[in-house]
Amino acid sequence: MTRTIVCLLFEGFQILDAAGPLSAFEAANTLKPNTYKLRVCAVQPGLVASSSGVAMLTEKFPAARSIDTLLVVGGGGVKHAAVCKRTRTFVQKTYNLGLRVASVCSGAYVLATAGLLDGKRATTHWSRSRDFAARFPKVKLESDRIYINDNNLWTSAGISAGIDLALALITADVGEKMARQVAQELVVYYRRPGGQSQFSPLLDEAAGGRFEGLLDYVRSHLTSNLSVDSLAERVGMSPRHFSRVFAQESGMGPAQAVQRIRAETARVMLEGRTTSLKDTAHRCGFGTTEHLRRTIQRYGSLKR
DNA sequence: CGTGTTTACCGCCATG
DNA sequence: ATCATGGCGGTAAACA
Repeated sequence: MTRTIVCLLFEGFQILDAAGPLSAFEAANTLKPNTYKLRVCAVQPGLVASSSGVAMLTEKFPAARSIDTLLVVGGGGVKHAAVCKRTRTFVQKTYNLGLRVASVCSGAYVLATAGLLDGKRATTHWSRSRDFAARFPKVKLESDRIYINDNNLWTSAGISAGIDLALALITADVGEKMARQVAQELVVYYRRPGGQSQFSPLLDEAAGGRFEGLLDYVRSHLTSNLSVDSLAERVGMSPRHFSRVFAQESGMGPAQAVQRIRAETARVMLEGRTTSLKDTAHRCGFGTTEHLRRTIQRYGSLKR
């Protein structure tokens, strides 16, 4: 199933807001062809100049039904774009069809002006947060986040955070494994949901440690048998010794680390609302939805 | 939601 | 002696 990502531009947009996510989706296509179809559009089709002066070739607004995700970029020109009536109705129409609407950086102004973010959690570029909060008091602004997902609305912080947003969408659509591969391809760090470390800090410190390769294996084989015994065999240690050394390095037992990774991945997939509970449970290695529910309650919802 | 079964974890000790 | 390793058994927790 191919998902159509439509990127909405305007005069004076920030080029990296568009280019970053587009490149991420492109990388996903390289790894798995036809995952995404990419389009860029603007109120006035044709060449649209970014704030850098470099232009992108855009088409007119496509039929809302043909869209899977609408991505509104940011940039200095957002002031005009936000008050553009055609842009506003287009964004509203897309959202009202139940489609995903996302923004990068100050693109959140367009969504907020259209009223999409009222009562929703959202984020934007840090330098705009004071102004944004004053203008849109109904929006639950969380300015310290890299990106936020609230139902079908995804907002992200400044500029390069658009790439993190794209990685989150890819995680929701395809899975964490793909997102990691894309991040590797783009040579960017794969920052985890919400921008903050949702894993234990101790587990992050294990990055680069002797179990990093093992954790990579775990992250990409969530449905495999990841018991302590089998992991110990994988790294060529006795279960006892493996468990001891792992706990020493990461501050938690191996089984607990595995469960955290499973819970975190499942949470992101569920936030994307693109997979059923049952499907998510299966793909993340939980036997039952009940097990998934309990595990997320225990680890997955730990915020900062 | 209770309940039986499995699994993880950890202290202790043996080995080399 | 010190350190890395691993086996055993009990308890507590997780799982079905």
